[in-house]
Amino acid sequence: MAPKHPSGSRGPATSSSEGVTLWRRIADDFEQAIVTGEYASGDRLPAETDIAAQFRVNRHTVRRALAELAERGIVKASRGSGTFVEGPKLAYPIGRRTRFSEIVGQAGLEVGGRLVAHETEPAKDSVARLLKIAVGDLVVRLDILRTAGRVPICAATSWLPAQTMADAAKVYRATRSITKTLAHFGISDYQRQETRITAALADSIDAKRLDIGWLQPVLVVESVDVTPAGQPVVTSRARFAADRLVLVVKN
Amino acid sequence: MAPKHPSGSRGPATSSSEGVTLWRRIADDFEQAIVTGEYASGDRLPAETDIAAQFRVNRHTVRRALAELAERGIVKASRGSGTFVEGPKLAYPIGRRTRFSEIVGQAGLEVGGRLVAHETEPAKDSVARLLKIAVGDLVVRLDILRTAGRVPICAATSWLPAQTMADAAKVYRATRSITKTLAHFGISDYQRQETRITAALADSIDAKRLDIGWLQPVLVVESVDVTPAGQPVVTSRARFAADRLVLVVKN
DNA sequence: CAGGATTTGTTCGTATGTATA
DNA sequence: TTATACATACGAACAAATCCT
Repeated sequence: MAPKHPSGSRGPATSSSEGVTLWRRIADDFEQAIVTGEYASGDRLPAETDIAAQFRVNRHTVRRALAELAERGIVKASRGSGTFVEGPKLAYPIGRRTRFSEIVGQAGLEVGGRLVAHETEPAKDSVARLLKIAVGDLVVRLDILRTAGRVPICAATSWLPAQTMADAAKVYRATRSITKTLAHFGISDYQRQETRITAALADSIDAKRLDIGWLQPVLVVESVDVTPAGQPVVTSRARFAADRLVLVVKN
Repeated sequence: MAPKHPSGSRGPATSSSEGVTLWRRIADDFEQAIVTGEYASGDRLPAETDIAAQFRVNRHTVRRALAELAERGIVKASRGSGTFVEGPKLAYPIGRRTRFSEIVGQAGLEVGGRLVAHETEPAKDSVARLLKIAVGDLVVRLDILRTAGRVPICAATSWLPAQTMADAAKVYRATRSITKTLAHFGISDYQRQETRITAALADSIDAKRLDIGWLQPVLVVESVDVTPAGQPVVTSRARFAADRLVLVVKN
């Protein structure tokens, strides 16, 4: 019943902060409280009605403030249960040598990769162009669900040229690693040529696989990996649960 | 009434494509038709019921196929009017010298930047850490709406240290450029130190400013720019309309 | 402006085949 | 083998947005 934060530590008209909208003041207030540790990861914030009473504002104003924090990934509202402080996101560096297993492994998490589907199919226009093969040449498509410490992070679709790696699916299922699969076919090193990033809403299948809400945003990362000699070896289209990680581009 | 594509060019059981699900065959079929130019940018696809009749499948199966194309940004459905072929996205390279005006200008589009709000405020924890100043030190916050050829691309919030750039808002309003604003304060060159990318759903304010639907995904790009000497000069949090561009990381 | 036709969005239900445990 | 879960596919009805007369 009693709100968690010390009474009087926050509230209406605490200081001269004119010229700032009410909701922004409330949002800033809670951000400060979260950053300073007053609320820890996973903590539940007071109910919106309680916050509204405390600040003596309409509940809508509180909702506007919480929406701001939610959009920035600081809190997350769950209908029927409350608003909770989000944990820090997994930092996913993007660079010349992007390897899922290394990134997640360095974060001290158990790496998982499950092959949920695979198919040998003729290359469509976009895949053929990226792999520098002819349209219609056979490619192996691997649909992989990657997890970090039991939490699904990314649903990825990878295409490899079937001419040189016909049973890539079998090898991946055994090794559970793209890097090891490529190594099996004699490709001991490769690097990222280009990465294209956009965002979309999760479709029903990805939402279920990633265990996220059905209209949650996903980061769509399209990439091409090449050998040191510049030969394309795999192109991928990965959908990341946007609320679980942040892509980091170092310069 | 007559479907646009030549009768017989697509339909059920056109060839030996066993082992592939119905919806994927339909999706591939339409992707091919779009890639080959049978449907141009902005064209409307036949109604779902018409496609279903043509392929002799249930409407759900068609919807599954179109959902696949929509998730990949190839088409976009609008309730009540139809499903339309999307135009190519603006490629937005991310690198050491990321400048909005240069990127958009090189694409042959007119660059726009409108200061929609500004405030001098004490730095919160996150901003202070990025700018390497003390919490509570004054910073200038600029809310900028950037457009490319009349189309809103990005809603950005930038923070600059007020100690050295107190009237940055006035200067920006005159120059309509962050680069020129920094130059006015003697910073002739700067470069991107780090870029963090995640995705979220647009809040009501950003949705209105970006002229996108209220629950559409936005790419959230947080960045820090520094002088060649390493002194942070501006940190930004930009929300991009994800359906209008793709971020490109070259390696 | 009204109202009907069109079109996509949503939610029930049913059935089948296939991996997985 | 059984049981469970999942993906595919079909059917019917309704809701909601848009377009057109």
